[in-house]
Amino acid sequence: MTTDITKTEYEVLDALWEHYPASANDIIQRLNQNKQWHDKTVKTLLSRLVKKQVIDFDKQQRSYLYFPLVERSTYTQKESKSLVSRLFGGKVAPLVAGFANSDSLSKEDVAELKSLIKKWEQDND
Amino acid sequence: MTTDITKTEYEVLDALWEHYPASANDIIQRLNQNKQWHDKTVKTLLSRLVKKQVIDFDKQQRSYLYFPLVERSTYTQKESKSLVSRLFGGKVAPLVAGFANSDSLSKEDVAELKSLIKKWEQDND
DNA sequence: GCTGTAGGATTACATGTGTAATCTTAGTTG
DNA sequence: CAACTAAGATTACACATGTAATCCTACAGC
Repeated sequence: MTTDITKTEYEVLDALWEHYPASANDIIQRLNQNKQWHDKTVKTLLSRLVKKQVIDFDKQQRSYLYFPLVERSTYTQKESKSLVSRLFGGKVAPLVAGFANSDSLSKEDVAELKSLIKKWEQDND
Repeated sequence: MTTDITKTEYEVLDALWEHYPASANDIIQRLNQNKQWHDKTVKTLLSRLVKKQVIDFDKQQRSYLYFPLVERSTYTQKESKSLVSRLFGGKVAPLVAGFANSDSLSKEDVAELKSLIKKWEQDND
């Protein structure tokens, strides 16, 4: 039963991945750079992530030190595949084509793509 | 106010894009190939898509003929960019790298990527 | 013409989500 | 040591979502 992470929950998780373990207040501070969430809101989201077994914590005196149970790369890969599967029948090239067709490919993107293709070809011959 | 399309709504929209205009029953039949949704459920989803102004219909005698108001390519590009923006800071290459690192790049994907990169380079020099 | 039916409209209802406020309690402070 | 406070736990509450069931009504058939 994969309970999905919502977009707001993801923001919190993102802040935790940035550096952990971290206290609720650490996370709240990091998020306040960009968002305008009430601290109670952030704590609710932390609790929900714990309940969903996406993060956990060690009890540190009165407060908790949170840490992720899921690696960022694992999560992003799962989400990417899910979207590519739903929207593009599982093939990633059409997604990239959409970027190319809407002028959303940067020079760096292209350089990086060429480099990883080269590596892929070396590994798969 | 961009009301998001949910995953179930997307399934219905996807069936409509397949061929339109289409009656509710057409859609229900197409979906029944794969899903096991009650026809009332599909009709609810059609109504919600209409309310969200994602599709519309022409009255045809007693029933309606639905058609999309949004092109598939427009939608998939928006969704792709949204995910790439949230998860990868807007750069598409890291998403592709994730596929490469999890053996999810097919030979066709690579061929297609090379081809569209070549085209991109011709257009952007 | 009256009745059944097929379509859409309306209503339902449990659970999820965004966004907090209130409650409880173990330390901190005067 | 009594009162305050800060942390997490619990509760709140409107709106969204998944998943239908019921209501209403215009035609199709007798």
